[in-house]
Amino acid sequence: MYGENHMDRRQRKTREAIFHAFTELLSEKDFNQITVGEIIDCADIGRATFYAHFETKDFLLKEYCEELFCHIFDSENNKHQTHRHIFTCEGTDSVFLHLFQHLQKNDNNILTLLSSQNNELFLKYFRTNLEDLVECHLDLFASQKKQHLPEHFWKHHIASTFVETVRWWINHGMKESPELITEYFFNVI
Amino acid sequence: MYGENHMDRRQRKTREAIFHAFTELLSEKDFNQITVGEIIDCADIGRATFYAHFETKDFLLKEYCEELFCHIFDSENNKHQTHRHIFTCEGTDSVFLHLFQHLQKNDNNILTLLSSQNNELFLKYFRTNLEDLVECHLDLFASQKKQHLPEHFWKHHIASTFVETVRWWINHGMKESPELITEYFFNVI
DNA sequence: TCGTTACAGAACTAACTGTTCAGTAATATT
DNA sequence: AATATTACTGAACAGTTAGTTCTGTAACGA
Repeated sequence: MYGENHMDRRQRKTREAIFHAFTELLSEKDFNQITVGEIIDCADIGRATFYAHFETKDFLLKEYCEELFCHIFDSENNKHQTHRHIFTCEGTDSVFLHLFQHLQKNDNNILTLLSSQNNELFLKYFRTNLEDLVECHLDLFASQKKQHLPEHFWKHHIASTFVETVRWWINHGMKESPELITEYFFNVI
Repeated sequence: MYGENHMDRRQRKTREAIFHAFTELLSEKDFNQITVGEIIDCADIGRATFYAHFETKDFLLKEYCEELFCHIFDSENNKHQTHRHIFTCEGTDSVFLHLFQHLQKNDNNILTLLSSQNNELFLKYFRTNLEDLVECHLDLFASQKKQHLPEHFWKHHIASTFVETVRWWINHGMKESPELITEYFFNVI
């Protein structure tokens, strides 16, 4: 999307400082309760600088989500076979197990955003990306699919169930192993 | 909960004016974009009056939700047998069909709150009330329930699936009949 | 009729958002 | 190495909103 690679080093540093501060604040409180002033203080940058990077706080969240899910779901990563990402459309039936394992590690602070309060926009991105993933693995669920169910409804249901399974998992302390959660997930599908 | 019956008539009128204005504004825009000033103008009351009734805008939403779901789910209504509410725990297996029918009529502006954007707190209330309802009808799903699934996970899954089914329904124009949606719902459970 | 309670409406503080601008430092270009 | 460009600082600024306070007035209950 936005090639933050061919950016001025200063820009990159500022952008990362903002993202880092934002992540930190999101782990403490709800998005709506975070002020631009706090982000600025936490990132230690000037006010005008923030607004040079992001039009508003909402745009920050938007780009934040885009970058996050780009890392996790984007099949572009397939180009380098050695670094091929585990969540791309390659058709192993443990894709979801891998997702649960990945989530447990909280590599990208996704848990923070998924738990408790947050966050409509984030959830929307998560769901959308999941629906794309499901699209690639529709064959996995073909056997379970009942008669007369619209394809889109089915897709939406699987993605929703995944999201809600993760939310249940988080809100109960993530005591279960990824394997067990995967079993739960496939049990209710 | 709050007996708005033994209230001063003035208080009742003001409270209803606020709720009415709030409903109207929620149908136009997202909760976060509604200002107290707008509510005051729309309800045609004084600023101080609003704050005499609700501590903040968030408390307004909270009480709004409580009142709404009290109407829909509260089994207290059972007292008067003639006016017994259709959504109480009486164990007919079309409870969910009735819910879908009720929703289609949008009696309580629930659709507004469920669609698109809105509204974490509202969804939380909706889900919680649904889980209680499911609790009363666990027998309905006993046959579908797979081995080794924690009760709470199962309940959460059914409630989530219901919410997401409704959301899918709304976001696709509610073209399907309540009967068909009920069929979809039971198909994926 | 009288004491109580709620409302109107205006004025006020405090906080936040988003903009502007002049000065300065880092970067790219030649 | 000199120069032009670009980004950041920091402060000042206007506009909006939240929530409070107060005085006078009208509606209510007994």
